[in-house]
Amino acid sequence: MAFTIAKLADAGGVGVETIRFYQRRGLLDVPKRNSGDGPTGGARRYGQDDVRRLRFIRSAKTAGFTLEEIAELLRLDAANDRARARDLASARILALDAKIAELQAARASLSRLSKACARQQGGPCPILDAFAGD
Amino acid sequence: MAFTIAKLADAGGVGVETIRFYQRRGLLDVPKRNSGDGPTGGARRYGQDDVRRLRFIRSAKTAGFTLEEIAELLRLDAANDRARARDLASARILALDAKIAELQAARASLSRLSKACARQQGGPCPILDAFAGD
DNA sequence: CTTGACTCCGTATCATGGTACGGAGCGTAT
DNA sequence: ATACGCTCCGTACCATGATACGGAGTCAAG
Repeated sequence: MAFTIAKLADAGGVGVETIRFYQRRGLLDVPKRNSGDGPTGGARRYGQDDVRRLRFIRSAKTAGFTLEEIAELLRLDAANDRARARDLASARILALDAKIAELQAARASLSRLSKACARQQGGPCPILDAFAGD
Repeated sequence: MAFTIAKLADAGGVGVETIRFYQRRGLLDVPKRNSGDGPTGGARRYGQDDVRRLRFIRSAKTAGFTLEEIAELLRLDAANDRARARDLASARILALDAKIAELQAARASLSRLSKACARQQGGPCPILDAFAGD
C-alpha cells in the first residue's frame, strides 16, 4: 500500500519522469518525505489514491483534455464543484462528437482510396483527391 | 491562376509561414523565381496544383497522418505506387478505428459523469472515477 | 523616385507532453 | 560497513507542428 515513485509509475503505466513532470504541473502532489533524519530526508511514499489520480489522468488525456484542464478537473474534484465539472464534460463531449465525425469521414475517404488503389494497374489511384469532398 | 504565397496560403486556409514550413519539410516544392533580373530575382508563383496539395495536406493531417507520412504519400502519388499507398491507407484505417472506439468510450464516460453531476447537491459527482472501467 | 505592401530566407521561439542526465543522498541486503 | 540500487532535484533536451522576427530585396502606384 505504500509505493515508491517507481512502483507508482508502474501501477499507473507511466515512467518515473512522467510522475515528476505531473507533479511540476500540479496534477499530482508531492508527498512529505518519509523520515527527515538525514540532511535531505528519505524517499517520498505514495498511496492508492495517487494511482487513482494517475489513471484518471491517462483516461482524461484519451478523452482529449489537456493537462491544464486535467489539473482543473482534479481541483474541481477536491472542491466538489459540480457545475464547472459538468460544463467541462459537456464541452468535451461536443468536441469529441466533432472529432469522431471527422475521423469517420477520414476513414471513409481512406477506405475509398484503398479500394481504388487495389486494382493492380489500370483504374485510378488518386491519392491527392482521396479527400475530395471532405 | 497565378498565386503569390499569400494568396496560396489564403486558398489553403493556412498561414504564409506554414507554406514555407511545408516547403522545408518537402511537402510542397519551391517554384522557380519569376524574373531573375535582380540580384535575388522576383517573387515565386504558385498554381492550382499547389492549392490541391495544400488541401490534401490538411485532410491527411485530419486523418491522423504525420507530416512525414504525408510527404511520403505525395511522393507515392508522383510515383504512382499503388501498393504502398494502399498499405499506408489500410494501416491508418486500423488506427482510426481504434481511435474512434477510444473516443466513443470516453464520450460515454463523460456523458455518465455529466449526468451524475447534474443533480444540484446530493448524489455523487465522482470526477476521479469518471473513467472507471475504461 | 519614394512609400508601402509584399516577398525571401535564415534563424529563433512557441506550445504540448514528455524524456534524459548528472550529481547527490539514502537504505537495504550481504 | 560497504556496495548497489533507488530516490531526489534541477536543468537540459526531444519531437511535432507550427509561428514569429528581422533585414534585405522587389514591385506597383502615386
